[in-house]
Amino acid sequence: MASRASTGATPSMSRTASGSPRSPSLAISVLSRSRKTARHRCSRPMPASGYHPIHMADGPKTPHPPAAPPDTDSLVQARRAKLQRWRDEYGVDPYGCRVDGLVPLTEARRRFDQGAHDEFTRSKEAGDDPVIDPRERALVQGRCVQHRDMGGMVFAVLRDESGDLQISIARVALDPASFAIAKKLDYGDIVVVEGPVGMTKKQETCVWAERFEVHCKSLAPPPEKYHGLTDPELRYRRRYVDMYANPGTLRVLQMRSRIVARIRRFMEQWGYLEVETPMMQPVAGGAAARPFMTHHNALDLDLFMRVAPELYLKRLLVGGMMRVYEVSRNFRNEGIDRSHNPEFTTLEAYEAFGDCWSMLDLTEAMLRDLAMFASDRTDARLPFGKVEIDYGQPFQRVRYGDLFERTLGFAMTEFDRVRARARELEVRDADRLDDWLVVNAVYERLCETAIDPARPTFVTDYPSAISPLTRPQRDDPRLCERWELLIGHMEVGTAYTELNDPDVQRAKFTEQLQGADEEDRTIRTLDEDFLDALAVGMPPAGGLGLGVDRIVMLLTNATTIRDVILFPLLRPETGS
RNA sequence: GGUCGUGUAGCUCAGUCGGUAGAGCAACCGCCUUUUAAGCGGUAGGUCCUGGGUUCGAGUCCCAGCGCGACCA
Repeated sequence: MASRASTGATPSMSRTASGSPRSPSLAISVLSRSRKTARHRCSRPMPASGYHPIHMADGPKTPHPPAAPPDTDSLVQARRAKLQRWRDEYGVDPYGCRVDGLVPLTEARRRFDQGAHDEFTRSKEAGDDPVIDPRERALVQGRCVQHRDMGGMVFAVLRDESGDLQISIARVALDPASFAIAKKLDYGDIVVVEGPVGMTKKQETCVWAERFEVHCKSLAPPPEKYHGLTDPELRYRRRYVDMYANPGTLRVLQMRSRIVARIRRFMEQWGYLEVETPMMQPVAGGAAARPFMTHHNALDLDLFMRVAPELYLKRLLVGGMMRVYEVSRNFRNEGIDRSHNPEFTTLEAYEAFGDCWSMLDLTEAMLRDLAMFASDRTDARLPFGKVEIDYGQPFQRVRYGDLFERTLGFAMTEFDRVRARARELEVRDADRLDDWLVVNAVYERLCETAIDPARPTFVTDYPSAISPLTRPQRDDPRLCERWELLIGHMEVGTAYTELNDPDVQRAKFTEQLQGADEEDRTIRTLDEDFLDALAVGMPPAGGLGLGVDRIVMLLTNATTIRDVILFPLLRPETGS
């Protein structure tokens, strides 16, 4: 194994990262380099083992990485051959290292100055010696997404998190090795470039490369240069490729992160405390959904992945917290479609001494804030599919019963007519279901789609019979204090005035369990600890649940939930 | 769960009536100092999703299955 001293003594130490012995500023011993030099050179302090990744051309051989399995794919073989050639002929390490002082490509583009460019051009054409170059410089990195070799000049487009920028590489501006590598650059390679920010004769802003280094050789065959990936399955399966090949993908995923950060800021401003409650629960509660099961070996204990954080958040109200929220990853062992992924994110919030109406105000204010944030404009109008949704106007409110009557033409309490309509709609078990369940089956089939997708709408005053965990209204116990928010034909959120009478809660839980079928009974048990907590005493409260993924869909105009989840669940690939 | 569509080179896609497997991009070799999905010349690249069937002959027609998508439930 090469020691630090012996490595440092080899002649190759004066080579640069790009393998050039001609660049004078690089003839600096690794052992004596200054901080300032280190910033721009591939010369990170060596680990004690003395392995230095750059100097591989001659001298004691540093260990090569273990041989990769043989490739059957000629495209990969071609890239591997190129990689080997760069190592052997130019002595470069195409897997780079730390680089300080990088600026985003958009920042480099911003540094272009027409006056400086003109002055430089004049000076050059006048043959000044030395040529006056007042242009600003930039040190950038990016993945190569276009590459045009014109012979003595190479143009490439780099892409980073911020955007795209062309780099222009002239033979005369670089050492021969770096230029040779630049000519052979592949789509997908990651490079570092430094030089003045200028413009080409074709009026394209660019960095004129005076330093050019490959910091990561991409071995994988790239997607089609112009179309990128289009097969939906491939786009999700190879998300990291789609992210650079289709800029819109990265933009949406960045936006998701910013939206969640904005939600946290908003909640904090409204006086809410963020908490983290168990994701693995002995009893799966808080929602009627099939949970995933897992097992703790040391305790020999079956556990459920949470379907909702509700029962833990309420315990915190019992304990004395007044306003809590959680950005909660939930897991439901159910189907997958355009708006359902097995794991998904909700915002759940509980406010002591609030009710569903205080949560309504919070929700409307939050969505308006998020829409303003997500929109470049100031009017909080955002496109979603075929419609444009205006979050700036007061959200529509409609009572469940009114919406039913308006859509069906008769009152939901005319149960015989409702049941007849259910039969026409071929609702399963239409003859055996409880009156209110039939009402809700018809409601879900016809009423939700009747709501204008372009107008955010709160549906309020749900029937108590289909809302077992919600406080009934005092003047009409058949209805309860609950709403659902629908936007773009999606259920975005729901809120309740929570039950806090422990005896009523126990009765409702028990009733719910009795209604459960065989399979449900094996996963659901009474959460005695939660009922104990209610017996200690929970203040009256409003509770809220919002679908974060769906909100991100709305704000980024994404048509499927998979577009806003970084790594949506996919069936593992079969075969080889 | 149902209906319809779809699956061909690494990627994006053609493939007629059932008769030798095609193009562009990417790759490899060559040329080019101002390109914008660069261009030009040459080379190479295939389990036509899988399995059965019909046929002298199947990418193509039939059946079943799998994946993906859209609509419906």
